[in-house]
Amino acid sequence: MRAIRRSTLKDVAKRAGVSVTTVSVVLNGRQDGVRVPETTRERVRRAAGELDYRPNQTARNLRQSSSRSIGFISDEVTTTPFAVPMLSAAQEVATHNGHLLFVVNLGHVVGADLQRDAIDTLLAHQVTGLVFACMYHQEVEPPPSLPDGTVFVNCRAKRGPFRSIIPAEQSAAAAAVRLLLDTGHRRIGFLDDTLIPVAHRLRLAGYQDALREYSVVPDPRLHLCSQATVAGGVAGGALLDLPQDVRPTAIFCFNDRMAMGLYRAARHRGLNVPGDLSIVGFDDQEFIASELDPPLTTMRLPHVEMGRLAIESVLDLDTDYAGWQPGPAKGSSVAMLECPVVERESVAPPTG
Amino acid sequence: MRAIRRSTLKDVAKRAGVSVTTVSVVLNGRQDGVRVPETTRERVRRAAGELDYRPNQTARNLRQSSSRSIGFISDEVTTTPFAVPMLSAAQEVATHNGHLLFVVNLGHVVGADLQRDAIDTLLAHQVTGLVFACMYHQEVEPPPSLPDGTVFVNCRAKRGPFRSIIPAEQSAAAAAVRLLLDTGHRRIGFLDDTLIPVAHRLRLAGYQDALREYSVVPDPRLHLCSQATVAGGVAGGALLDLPQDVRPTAIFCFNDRMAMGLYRAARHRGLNVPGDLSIVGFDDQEFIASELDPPLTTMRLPHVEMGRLAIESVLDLDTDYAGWQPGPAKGSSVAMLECPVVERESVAPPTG
DNA sequence: CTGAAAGCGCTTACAG
DNA sequence: CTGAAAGCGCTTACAG
Repeated sequence: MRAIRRSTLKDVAKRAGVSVTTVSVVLNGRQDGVRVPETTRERVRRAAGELDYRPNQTARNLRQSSSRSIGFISDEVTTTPFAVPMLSAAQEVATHNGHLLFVVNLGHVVGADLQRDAIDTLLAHQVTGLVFACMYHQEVEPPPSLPDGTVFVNCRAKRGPFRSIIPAEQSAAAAAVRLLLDTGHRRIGFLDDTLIPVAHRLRLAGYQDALREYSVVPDPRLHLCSQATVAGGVAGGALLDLPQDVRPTAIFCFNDRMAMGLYRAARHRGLNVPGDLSIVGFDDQEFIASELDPPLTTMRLPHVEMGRLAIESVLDLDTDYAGWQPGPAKGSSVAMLECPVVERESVAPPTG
Repeated sequence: MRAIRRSTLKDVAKRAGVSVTTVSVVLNGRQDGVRVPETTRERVRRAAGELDYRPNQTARNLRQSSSRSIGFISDEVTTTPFAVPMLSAAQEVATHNGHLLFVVNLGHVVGADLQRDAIDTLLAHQVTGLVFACMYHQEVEPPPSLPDGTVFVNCRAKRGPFRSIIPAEQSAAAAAVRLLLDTGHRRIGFLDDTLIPVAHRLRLAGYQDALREYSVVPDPRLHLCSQATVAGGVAGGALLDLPQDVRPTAIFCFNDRMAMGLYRAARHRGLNVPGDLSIVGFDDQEFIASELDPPLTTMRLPHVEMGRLAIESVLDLDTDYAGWQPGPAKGSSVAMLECPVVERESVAPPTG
């Protein structure tokens, strides 16, 4: 498109009657020795203004071999609404620190060579660093061409000296179930998913932790595996068909979409939420959790915090964050971010 | 992060025993005259492979004064799940054509100077072009520093020689209402929103077009303005409290979230969808439209198509697209993309 | 067929 | 206090 010739440092230098060195020093505000007197500075600034000078970032990149940009690679996170806040938080922090974000969605890119191409392209652009984000919490095999400083978000690299930022799933699940226990429930179901192995394992462990803490013996009949979808939640209605003395008075759902389905299943059975059945979800999914009737109590995934910390880590700005722990892989480290509970109206004490 | 010294053209040249010119020509596959013989080419390629050579895009950018990147600016589109498919389609087309996408979310950036900063930064990176995307269809005042070739998506620039890509709202609304008319409905309500002026005006016009086409006189009592939220949809239940002979047998909703609320309002009144009330939405919002009970018939916003065409336009690859029409502003042009109807199960013939 | 050289627009030792 | 010069890693006329 356009082919406007922008003015360069040289143009400004000529107009101000100084050398390009001086212009560069002034415009970049370098203070190593207060060398240039204010009168000269002023002259340079005026010339730059008159010529509407904008530095050519590309030239600067080449010279400094860095580009003030960060590559944000995702499996398909940018395809899903879930993690949108993560991306925008990342971008905000980047901008705030003078960096731009290249967003690359690997999507269903199959083939290691294509993945490698994408990474190579980013590297060819001299990015300061790379973020690798996943849609849902999982363990990933890091593509071989990934540089060491890469930060993984919402996933953990199976090997390599990488940093990973993940949600504290297990403690969040425990907190969810504890909320139910504190409200007086003892027969608490877990409507689970198994297709998302890491989250499944961790949330189940948290569920069991909380029960154990309250000396409640887990009843296997109350642990139902279904799919993490609305339809899967409707199918979870099977828990409500259990005999009266076994039937759960509260159900912790693997995610909000299942909770949405479970609402429907309860309604079909003439059960009132939370009067007859308390429900807690997971995700705090936008447009769902807050919009259900009644609004759903759920655990919020810390997408914003993860996106922010990821960029801060890449830029080595995370010095005030104390949560890094050594990870299983040699040289790796992990940050687990809390998932706060969002209390709404789907939990009440059990009746009778 | 990392400080690996990557090998350069010079390294490859030395290893292959040729000049950097030759290496550059071979590696870029320039064919202007089949100059370099295959044996030399092979030698160069081998050397490059052995040294794991990757071109430095930054140097190339400087030399060619273009950067094989595109700036994707949005008001807050990347903050909302609505238009995620737009972003990922844009990125896919860009990648496919050797370009990277810089994503910048203006968010609630107030102040023209900050907007200007964002645009300047992108321009400083020598982007090939700019896309300006909006969350919802509107008319925008283009920031003054925007270059002429900028493409507006899901919005229209109020002035300037820009290209804009927008959904064909009016004809889509007409199609939605026509669907209801064809099913036999005559008392068709429009649950409208007024906070989104452009879409409001266009969808209302489409609603009226369709009625007129079928010689149905619009009844002002059936046009209710509310908010484009679930709560606004619940409030739309007022339409259902109209006297029996006035009450609509079908309602066209401004968006899917309102439809979600209207489902709830209908249920509270013991009305069955679609048995007692047919409903058509707008947006085909993920996780909502398809997940309602019954699944919602709605108009799909062409986010994918808009994102794709935007990048193609910036790269002048849209030569096979014949839909550009002159726009109101001098030198501007507009592409209106169709919104296909997604038929699901919320429409049935009126009873009685 | 191949290479020497200029130059893209900056930054940064270094010299004066 | 200020400037001349080198150089970042490429591409591309141009010459041989």
